[in-house]
Amino acid sequence: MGSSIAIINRSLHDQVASRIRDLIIEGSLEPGSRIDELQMLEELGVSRTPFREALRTLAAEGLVIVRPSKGSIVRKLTQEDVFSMLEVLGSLEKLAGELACERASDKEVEAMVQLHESMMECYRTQDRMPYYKMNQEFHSRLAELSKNETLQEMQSNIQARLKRIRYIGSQTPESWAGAVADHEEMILALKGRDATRLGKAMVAHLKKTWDRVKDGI
Amino acid sequence: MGSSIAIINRSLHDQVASRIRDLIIEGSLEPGSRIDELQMLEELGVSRTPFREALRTLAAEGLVIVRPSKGSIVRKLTQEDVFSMLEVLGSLEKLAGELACERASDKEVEAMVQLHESMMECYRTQDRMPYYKMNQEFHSRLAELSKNETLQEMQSNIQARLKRIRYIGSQTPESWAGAVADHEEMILALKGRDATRLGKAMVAHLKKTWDRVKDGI
DNA sequence: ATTTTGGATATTGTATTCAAAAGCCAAACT
DNA sequence: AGTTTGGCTTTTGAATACAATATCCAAAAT
Repeated sequence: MGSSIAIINRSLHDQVASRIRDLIIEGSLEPGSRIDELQMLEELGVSRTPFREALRTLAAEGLVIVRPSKGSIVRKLTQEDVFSMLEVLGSLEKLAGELACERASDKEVEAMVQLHESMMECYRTQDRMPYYKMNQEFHSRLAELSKNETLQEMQSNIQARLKRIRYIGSQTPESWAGAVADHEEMILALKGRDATRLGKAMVAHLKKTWDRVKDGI
Repeated sequence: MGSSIAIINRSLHDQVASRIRDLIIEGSLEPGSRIDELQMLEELGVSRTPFREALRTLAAEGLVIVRPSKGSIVRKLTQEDVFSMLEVLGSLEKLAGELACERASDKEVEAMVQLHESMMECYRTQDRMPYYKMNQEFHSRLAELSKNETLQEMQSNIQARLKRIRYIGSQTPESWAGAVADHEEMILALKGRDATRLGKAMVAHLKKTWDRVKDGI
């Protein structure tokens, strides 16, 4: 109900922005490559006005770079970029974890535990895609439990920029096992409302993410 | 030289965005009030295309809210908004401080000390405006010393959203004195390369900022 | 008197047009 | 041969024109 109306009501600009975001994340639009307006417009079936507005918001989100008079390109992340993002994300999720321990309701904590169980099930059956999706959900939800909107916004922004890389990242069986162990620790800390412990777990988790990812950039 | 060319080369869209940003910060555009396109276009002397693009980037930056088919408004910050921003800013500047202690060169630290001295001079002569400007500079520079671009970006984004409020904030003589004492502590920690101490100083400083500001929102 | 409805007006959203800048290639020159 | 110049083509930037939506007010109905 509400949601479908909301989708219909969204301005063309927003729809276009989402479409391009998806194309970037799934890799159809290669990092560093120029975005051909003409071709894009054809595919999306819109005119230049909403399209260019969409590019502006994507630029502000850090996914795209518009070079005046020279066309837009998909932002290509260097190793330094990714490192700096993970460093900040670590700090943000640390805060998220600490605040969640203080501010989340028992019900909310229980829901996190549930989600974790589902992830474990996927791990057992080696179901990559649903695990990946739930993992995103897990981190977003933790940010929500901080009850800090700015934190959520910043986290999801960095999350979006890293999405492609993260997916590539958690590939090897060992690294997956490591990630699972990290999540186990997080859940224990959250259940015990141990802010310090959860904070540390988040930082450690993101440090490992860097180790997994750094050679693939 | 380079800078002036860069300014000339900036697209109209960017110039318009900056102009509006300034209007918001200096308070000519009241939070919560509708932005009248027609009137705005007249004042700025541009057409709707670059203007609306500018609105999109400002929206992505969180300064403006565009309500589909109902016009844009200057984002109005609630107490919760400001609290959440300062909470995140605290975490970011804590990280910035810690990293700065590790990564800044002696020369850069020396430059910070210089800046601090200038601020002290302004405090002695009770020169509000230059102190305010240098204070912004101080915090931005600390973020730079972290050598983390994402951190700088996020910090400056929150900084921009809070600018108006912060200015209102540091008004009373006592609060100013308190802020000055905080900065004294920061400089000592930085000179001593004491990451933990500087981190704590940053968090404490932003907690106090909240106390100063909260009743004025 | 209050609510509802119809339509005129104002405002916003999108497409199209026009202008300017960058890219490209071939011819002329060193 | 390699480099520079001039103009043609493509692409981008900005303004205008057109369409859709919301807002407002008055008249009619309950």
